Amino acid sequence: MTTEEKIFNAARVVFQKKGFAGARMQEIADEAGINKAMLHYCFKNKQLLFEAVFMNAFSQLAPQINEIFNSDATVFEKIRKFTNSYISFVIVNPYLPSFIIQEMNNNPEFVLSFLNHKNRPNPTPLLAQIEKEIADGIIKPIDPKQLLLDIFSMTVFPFAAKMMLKGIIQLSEAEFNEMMEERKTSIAETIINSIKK
Amino acid sequence: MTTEEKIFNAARVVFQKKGFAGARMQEIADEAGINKAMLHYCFKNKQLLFEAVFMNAFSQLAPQINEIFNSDATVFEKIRKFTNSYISFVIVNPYLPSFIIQEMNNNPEFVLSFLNHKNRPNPTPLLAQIEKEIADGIIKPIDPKQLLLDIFSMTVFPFAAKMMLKGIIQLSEAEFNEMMEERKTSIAETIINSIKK
DNA sequence: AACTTTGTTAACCAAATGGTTAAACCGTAT
DNA sequence: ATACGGTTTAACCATTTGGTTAACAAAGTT
Repeated sequence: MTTEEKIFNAARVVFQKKGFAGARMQEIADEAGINKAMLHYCFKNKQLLFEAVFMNAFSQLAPQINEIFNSDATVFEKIRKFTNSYISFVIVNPYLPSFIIQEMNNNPEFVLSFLNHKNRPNPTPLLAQIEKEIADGIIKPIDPKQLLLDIFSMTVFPFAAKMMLKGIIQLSEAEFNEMMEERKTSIAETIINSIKK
Repeated sequence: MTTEEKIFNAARVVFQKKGFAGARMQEIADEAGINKAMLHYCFKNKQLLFEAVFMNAFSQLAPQINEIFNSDATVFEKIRKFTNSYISFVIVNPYLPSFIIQEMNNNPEFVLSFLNHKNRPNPTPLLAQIEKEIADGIIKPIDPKQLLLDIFSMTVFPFAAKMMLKGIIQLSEAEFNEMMEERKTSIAETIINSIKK
């Protein structure tokens, strides 16, 4: 593993756990097992190091989503596939959702910068497809954007708010993971149940 | 307004916008229009000032939720009431959900401290009621905890991830608020649709 | 072998930041 | 008027923090 990779991985860990403002360059250096000056040698400054980590985090999620959204499957199939593969991915990268959401709220300028990202999740085709299936009488007449929001919410929220949920619903780590496994299929069933004609 | 109140309100604004680590005591003082030393005179230090703000934020949400959850309404009525009144409240306090979620993730020790809070949202009675209505054949057989999670997710997530959503689904502030108004009723319909027998 | 480029470090620096202090301010009871 | 309590401030302090420097080592290049 190159030094740059060591730094990047360490930065990922520290930033995702503490956020931009809470992360310390020294802590990243320690985590990477190198001298602090190397951080600046390799990544210039904190802001740029952070942006590298943030954009990478985002890039990991976006392509999968796009691939599913732009395939030629039916809406129901897309919903099943999305919830399943998103949850599978996030179980392995549990800090990602809260990290992205947190930093996007704290630095709204990121919204602009990721809109230009080449792999930016683009829901437009899916929204059109939903409208078509409504017209075809496959799906009940609902607002496609609301449907999309429902799917995102049910899938992403439990990971973004993990700590709070574990507190409110009294879940151990194991129980939490069990529930998420279950959700890989249950979310799709709930949604489909509510919109199929 | 007393000085203490001025400080508290300023702290609320700054902490909710920047989080604990990103907030600056000087900025809070400026926002309150007083000298920085007053912060320490009134609230001892940053940590205690933050805890006051955080606990207050939490206390605003919890009682409403409990009142609805512990009323003698049916599950369907409770779902309708909860989504409606939660969204109404949060539209006026848009930073609250992301603030609580963010700080709970960053300082997991808060989970413990709020478990002892007197008005802590306690879903146990509602979970039991759901099980009863399943047994009575009113609701399809589903996992009550998953149902609860679905409701929370659809209601809270859009506010927690507001900036990201505005980016992905391309929404103006006005459109976002319109969608949230719509959700006051649409979430309940979606959920109920999917679980009623 | 001499020289240049790249990688790495210890020591250092300036600015920012949370926190303290001692003095000034101000209403009020004596 | 004055002494006294709580309130408020300007100035100050110690530490932390992001960032720099200069020296050094390793690896090519000629």
